[in-house]
Amino acid sequence: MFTKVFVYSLKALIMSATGKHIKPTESELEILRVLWEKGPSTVREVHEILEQSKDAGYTTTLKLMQIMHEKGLLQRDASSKTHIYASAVSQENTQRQLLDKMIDTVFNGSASQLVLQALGNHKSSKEELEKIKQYLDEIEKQQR
Amino acid sequence: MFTKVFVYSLKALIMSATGKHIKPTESELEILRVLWEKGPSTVREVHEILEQSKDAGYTTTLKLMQIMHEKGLLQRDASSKTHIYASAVSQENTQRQLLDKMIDTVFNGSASQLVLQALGNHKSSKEELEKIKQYLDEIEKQQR
DNA sequence: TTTCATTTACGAAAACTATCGTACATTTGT
DNA sequence: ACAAATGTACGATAGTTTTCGTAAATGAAA
Repeated sequence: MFTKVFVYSLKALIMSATGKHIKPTESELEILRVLWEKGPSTVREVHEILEQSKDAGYTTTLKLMQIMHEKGLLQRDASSKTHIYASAVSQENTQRQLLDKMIDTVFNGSASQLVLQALGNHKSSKEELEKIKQYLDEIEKQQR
Repeated sequence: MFTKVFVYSLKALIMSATGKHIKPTESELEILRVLWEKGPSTVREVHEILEQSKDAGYTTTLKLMQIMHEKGLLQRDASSKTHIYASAVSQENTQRQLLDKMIDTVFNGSASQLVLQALGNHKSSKEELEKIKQYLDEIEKQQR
C-alpha cells in the first residue's frame, strides 16, 4: 500500500537549501490562502473558489499553480492523473515574512506604529483585545 | 510675488476623482519614504539618498518619479528648471491602505492576529508597549 | 475500442516594473 | 556669447506577472 507523496521541485529544494525568502505575488497569495484553509486540493477546487472573487480562466489558475510549484511555493502529488497541490510554506512563516517587510518598508521599522494603525482602523472584539493585553503583559515581564 | 505651485497630472486628477486606491510598488515606496521624511525634494536629492542603499542610476530614479507623477503619487513644481517633487499621498493614508490589504489578504481579516505577530517578532521598547496598552484601554472604554 | 470529458503541458501575448542610454533644454560660469 | 554642467524627456530593453489558447495525455463511459 502506498501513501501519497508530495514532492518538491528541484528548484524548490535548491532554494530552500540556500535559505531564500518567500515573496509570493498577489495572485500567488490568493492561491496560498485557499490551500491554507482547505488543505491539499486540485487545481479545479482552487479555481472554483478563486472564480467567486476574481475573473480568470481555469488555465490561468493552473499555470499559476504550476509556476508556484516550480518556485517551491507548492508541493504536489502527481501520482494520479489529477494532481493534488498543497502549500509548501506555512501560513505563519509567510505572514511573518511579509509583515516584517511591511514594518521595514512601510512603517520605518516601528512595529508598534503598525500596531497602533492596525488597532485603530479595525474593530477588534473584546476578547481579542484582552488577548493582546495579556500578551503585552507577558512581554513586559520578560523584559524585566 | 508668486508662490510655488504643485500640480497634479491630469491622470492623477481623474484617478483621485474616481476614488481609486493607492498601490505603490516596492521602488515607489522607497521614493515616497524619502519624500515623507525630507519633504519636497529634487530628483537629485532623492536619488542621493536612494543610492546609499540601492544600486541604480540617476535616470532610473528620474523615470520612476516621472511615472509616479503620472500616476498621481507625486505632485511637482516645474516652475524652475529643476523640478521639485512632493508626495501627493499622505504617509498615514498609504500605511493604512497597505495595512488593510495585508490584513485582508494575509491575515484573513483579523487585525489582532496581525498585531500578535507583529509584537511577537519585534522587540518594542517599554514606552512603545505602554503606549499601546493605553490605546487599548481607550478602545475598551469606547466600546462600553 | 472508440469516443468524450477532463486535465496537464506548452507557448506566447499583454501588462507592468525597473533600468539605462541618448538626445534635447536650460542655467551658469568664464 | 558660448562652453560646461546639470536637468528633463524620450525611447528601448529586460525581467516578471498574469493571462489564455491550443495541443497532448489520461481516464471514464458507451
